[in-house]
Amino acid sequence: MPELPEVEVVRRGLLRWVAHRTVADAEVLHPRAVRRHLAGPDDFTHRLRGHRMGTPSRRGKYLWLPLEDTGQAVLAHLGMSGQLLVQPHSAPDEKHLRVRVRFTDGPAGDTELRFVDQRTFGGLSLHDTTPDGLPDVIAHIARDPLDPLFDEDAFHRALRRKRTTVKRALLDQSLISGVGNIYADEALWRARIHYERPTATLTRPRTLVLLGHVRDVMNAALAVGGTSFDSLYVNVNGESGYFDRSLDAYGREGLPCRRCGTPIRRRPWMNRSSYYCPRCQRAPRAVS
DNA sequence: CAGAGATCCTGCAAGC
DNA sequence: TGCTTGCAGGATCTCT
Repeated sequence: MPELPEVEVVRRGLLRWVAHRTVADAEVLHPRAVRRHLAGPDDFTHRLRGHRMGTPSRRGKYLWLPLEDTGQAVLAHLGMSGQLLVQPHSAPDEKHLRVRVRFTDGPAGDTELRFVDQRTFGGLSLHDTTPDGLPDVIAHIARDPLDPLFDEDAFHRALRRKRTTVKRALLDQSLISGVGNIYADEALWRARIHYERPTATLTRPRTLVLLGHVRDVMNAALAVGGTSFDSLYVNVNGESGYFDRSLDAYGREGLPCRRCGTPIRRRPWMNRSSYYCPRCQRAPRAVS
């Protein structure tokens, strides 16, 4: 499940293999993959044709490739199971191939870009960019914690203002972007904070410590090329990450906490799961 | 208006 | 064996 580190690995792959190449042709094999491009698949492919890709950028889990001389950018979100693969033309189509982009030239002239997505939560679309280069439809996405301009004070003030719980806040992309279910559980475990702690109870030092752990766990994942829990995720060249081997909480139900040995618990939460150590991460009040 | 919950989608695994 | 059910979950929509 791609979160910020995985998306960043993909961005670096695009920088190496796709940036500065000119689109010869694009092909949409499943309309749902471009559903956020409201003008439809034909408009999507038509607008790509003949334009050169610029340098890829990322905010949180979104990444985009500027289309030179158009004022627009190709926006990508991998959703749950999306992959951007650079493949030789000769490679057989993947089972869940949704979009193919061919190029006229470039450093890897015998390759094409493929968007592959089993569960079709992800997709590609074209959008106007704001003066700072951001696609207009993601203006509401907050900066991510690896962004040098991320505002820690503003984040903490927002937490104090909210009447919600800390994990919900970590997953709220308008407060802090790039954090998904896996790294939220990992950062909370490292910070010894229960996922249902009300955000209004966090002191400023506690918020800063939590942010530090969010960054640490993301940087650790980045260092090994992203994580892959269910093998659906691979990076832009098809390599899996290895970070899943060093997860401390997520997916470890019943296994001993690496700090205190208490079995890790899994609790249903927002149609998904939260993993935590019941001893290290004490519940606030009546929550079990 | 903020916050909580439902929903989309597919493949795999578990259980009967 | 073959069916049903549950689970994975980011972003968006709907409801309270």
